[in-house]
Amino acid sequence: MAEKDCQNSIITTAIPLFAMKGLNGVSVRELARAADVNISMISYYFGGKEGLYAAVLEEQFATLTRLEWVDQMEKDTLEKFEMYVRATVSRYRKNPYLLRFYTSELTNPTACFETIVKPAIKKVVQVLLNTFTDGLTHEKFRDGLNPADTVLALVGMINFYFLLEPATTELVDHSPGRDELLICHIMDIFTRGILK
Amino acid sequence: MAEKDCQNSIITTAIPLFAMKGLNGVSVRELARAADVNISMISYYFGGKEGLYAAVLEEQFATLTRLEWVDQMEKDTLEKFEMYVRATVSRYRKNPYLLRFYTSELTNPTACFETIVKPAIKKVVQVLLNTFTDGLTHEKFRDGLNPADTVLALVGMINFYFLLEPATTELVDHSPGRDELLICHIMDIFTRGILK
DNA sequence: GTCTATATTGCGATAGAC
DNA sequence: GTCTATCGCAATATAGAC
Repeated sequence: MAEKDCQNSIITTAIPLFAMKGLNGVSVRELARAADVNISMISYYFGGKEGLYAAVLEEQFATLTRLEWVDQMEKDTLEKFEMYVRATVSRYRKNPYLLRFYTSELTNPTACFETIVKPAIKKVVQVLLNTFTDGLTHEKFRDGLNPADTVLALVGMINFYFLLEPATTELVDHSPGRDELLICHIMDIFTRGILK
Repeated sequence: MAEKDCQNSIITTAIPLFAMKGLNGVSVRELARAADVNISMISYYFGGKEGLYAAVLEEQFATLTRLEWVDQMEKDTLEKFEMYVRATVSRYRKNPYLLRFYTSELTNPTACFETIVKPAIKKVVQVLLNTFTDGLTHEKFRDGLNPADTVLALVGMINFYFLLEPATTELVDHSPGRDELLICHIMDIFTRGILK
């Protein structure tokens, strides 16, 4: 196997395993077997299991901080928020493992939390806070809104919907076919909740 | 040490360790040392590490399904939702580890997920769904609201606020002194979001 | 760059003394 | 009910052959 292929194959097969079982729930033997690669290759390329985990997280969180919607100057605040929600949904659909790394690091942080995860989350929240306070100066929203509470409410509505999926499949239809409805629903509640 | 004391001491010291590091992140040796108890006591009382973990989860999730607010017949739907939010906040303040077990099991499920965690979450969501559809028949809410999306939005707003704390301490004031404001803020957005 | 074989450590669980 | 000592195993990592 060519070097790049080998490295990529290891990372690709490691993603679902780490995502489902956590860093401590998978062994290097299991990772090597799943990638159909010799066990020593993991140390050779990544310096060990933790190095591989860090490489996986680096790759996963690179997408999170790419916020295409921030600089759309012609869009107003609520349109930007909707773009954030849409981007979040499509990111989770494209990559069903990202949210697991996200919340797993929040609840059982590894060394990567401080270096990769926390900065990424902070950046997203900071950008949303800036977007909201921009909107406040144009007096579109009702008085008394706390920026942090408002932004975290929106973030929570969309993220927790996906997080709860494994526990609520029997109660709630989580199929991608409903995503458009879901987005409109959340934006409806949020918009009515903060407008004058 | 008396038997009950010993068992309780093991469980009590195991809670923060399991919560922070996950089932696979702690060893029985570490648990025994922290509880100042002989290592063999964990097998003796709980049949092993997984048994102890199950006992911890059982204890943690017992509080989650105690929903005092459901049967308050004189309260209307929105008041019940507010009681749910208040109960959630006070639960997380009293027990800072519950949410970690909650989300850790959602992202990296163990054997306890199907037996303890999923039933507990389903029950809460089911009760909230019933409460909401009750409210719908009295036509208090605007048309076109999807019950599941609406309920999960409320659940997400309050839960994700606490989940994000480790990543946003520098951006957002998460002190308990702000809880009352937070609750009102979330209920404000939610209420305006769903009323006619 | 890839393999086998192995060094070393730590794990969970328990037998058996008291 | 509590202890020590230990068994058997799986873990990560790497030395050294090719």
